[in-house]
Amino acid sequence: MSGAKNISPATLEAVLNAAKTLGYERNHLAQSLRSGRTGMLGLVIPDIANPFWAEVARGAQDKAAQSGASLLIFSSDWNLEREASHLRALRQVRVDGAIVNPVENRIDDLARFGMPVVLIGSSAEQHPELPSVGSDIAQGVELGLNHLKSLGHHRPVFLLGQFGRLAHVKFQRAIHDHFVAQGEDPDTLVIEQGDYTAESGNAAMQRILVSSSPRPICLFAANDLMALGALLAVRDAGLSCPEDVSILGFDGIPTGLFSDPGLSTIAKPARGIGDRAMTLLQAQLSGETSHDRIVLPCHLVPRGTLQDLSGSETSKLTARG
Amino acid sequence: MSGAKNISPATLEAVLNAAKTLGYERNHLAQSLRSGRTGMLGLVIPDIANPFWAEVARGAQDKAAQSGASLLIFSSDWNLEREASHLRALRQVRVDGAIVNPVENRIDDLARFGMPVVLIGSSAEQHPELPSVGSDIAQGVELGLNHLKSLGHHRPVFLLGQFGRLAHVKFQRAIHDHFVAQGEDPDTLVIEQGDYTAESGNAAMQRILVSSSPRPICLFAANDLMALGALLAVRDAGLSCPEDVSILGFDGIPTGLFSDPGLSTIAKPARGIGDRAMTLLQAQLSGETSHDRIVLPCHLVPRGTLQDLSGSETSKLTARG
DNA sequence: ATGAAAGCGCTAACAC
DNA sequence: GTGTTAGCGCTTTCAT
Repeated sequence: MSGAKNISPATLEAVLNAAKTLGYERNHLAQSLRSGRTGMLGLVIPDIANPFWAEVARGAQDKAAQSGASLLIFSSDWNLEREASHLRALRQVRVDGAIVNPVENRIDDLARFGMPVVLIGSSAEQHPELPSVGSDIAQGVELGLNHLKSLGHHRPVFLLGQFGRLAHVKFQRAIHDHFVAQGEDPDTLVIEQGDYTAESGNAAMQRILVSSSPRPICLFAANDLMALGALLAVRDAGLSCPEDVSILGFDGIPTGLFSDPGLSTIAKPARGIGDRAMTLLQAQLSGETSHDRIVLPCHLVPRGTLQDLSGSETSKLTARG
Repeated sequence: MSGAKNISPATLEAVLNAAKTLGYERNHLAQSLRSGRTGMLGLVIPDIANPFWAEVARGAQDKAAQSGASLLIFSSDWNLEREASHLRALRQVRVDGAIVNPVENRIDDLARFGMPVVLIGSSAEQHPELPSVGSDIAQGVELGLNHLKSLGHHRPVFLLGQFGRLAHVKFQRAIHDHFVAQGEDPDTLVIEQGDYTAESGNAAMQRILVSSSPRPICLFAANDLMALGALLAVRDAGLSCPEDVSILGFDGIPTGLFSDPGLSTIAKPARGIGDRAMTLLQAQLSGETSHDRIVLPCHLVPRGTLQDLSGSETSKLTARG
């Protein structure tokens, strides 16, 4: 009787002692079968080997461990079929709930998922009825744009990801809004397209270098990997950063610390996202009905890839975060 | 009756149809309770947010998913207590087996772990009775040393990790053996100590630069993070790599691609380790008794941190892997 | 070839 | 307060 009711302390102790001496261990399985709760939670992300998602996983993991819950982690590889298969697996082992970063924007299956879910990432916006945790892309973009402006970069070239992704839409909308607010025409901006890989960033920078973009060039990439790829392209072209081209990334992956110069970037609170999502999920499991939709702020990590064109001493860059 | 025995095909089909129309789903929990098999596997590694271990996890994850098994991943943070707690959690949820990278060399608890286990990493050597998968440190070190020699670096400075770790012992022994085989005195080698972090690599390189090491300096680090930290220190000292100092890392993390120059390194087959370990575990679960002890070879990833002192054109470095 | 029954280890509800 | 009982959904065994 390891619950909690009205038992005499003496009996309790006796039972506990007996249990200890006998090496008794409660069978979690039977307990789960009876109670309908397994104490297991699921996490479905694109790729556990991707530094950003690994951080998110770590945040969720730590939070789960705090309350003795176990976490099942699955990588969907941005593949809808694989995601569905993982979701099926989660339901099969009867996890109590799950955190998922949906591959596509339409998540019909998720709606009828039949268990508590909290969404992470941009797609959350599509499902107002589900609790979610994401980073504030709009605020991050605004932060980056203002920082660039303070350094004298007024019209950076943008390097965005795939059109399909909601993150792309959000990023573009934030850019649009910023320039409209500035009284400038957003349709005259130069926007390059990549696919979030370093290779695509590299290719994009090569295109930019041969194009007639006004110098000095400044690139604002939608993620760090593309920014890093672009940095490599600058170097391979025999140019130098930040003298010839300035680069600002987005994500805040640790790798940015080791490039030369260190990658200036807008960091998303990766671990915080995992942590908060887990908190929300656990709240939901304990019966709270608050459909929170948390949006965490991004912050600036100034390193060395941005040249200061403003001439003012006050806005000098910190060398390496 | 979704097992397999001697049932009339007609009945089977009838039942299957009924199940489908009724939307019946077998309860995995009850099945597990009855059969004693949960179809869940565990993985305990130091840190899922560490790129190397994330790769290992990914390898294991993919293999597990292939056979419909779910993987519980835990991060021990090189903390014995946390490891024990995670092991307890794994037993609690009745995983069928686990892959673990033990924090310490003595794994008394593991021996009596009471479930199929396969070890990964250096500590495996301590437990000949357990199946294991690791990378061939000795071969990797030999490979690195021979490559360095072919470039004209005959006595590199070594940067090793903590003394306690078995990986340290293995690395040092490999170095020792190499120089003894060369007829040189291994005791005259310069060996610096770090703790596998970039910061410790940075500090070590600073010490080396002020010391009276014979120039040109060549560093062989026991992991990539320390190598990368050292590279940063070289740059901060106003020196350049590989002209003033050559650096060779060990691990093969993707981050090494983005440093400038790209980090030359000895790569461990991270994903392969996870994959093979999972294969071994599953073999064990299906009743095979072979106590395999797999050792995977490392390979050279030449990038730009090594200067060619040999003067021969044949051994020119590939620019960036 | 099929149906009935027992029981995996636990918890919730009820009677003592 | 404490002991008893009935299942959670499945699989295995035994009788039909």
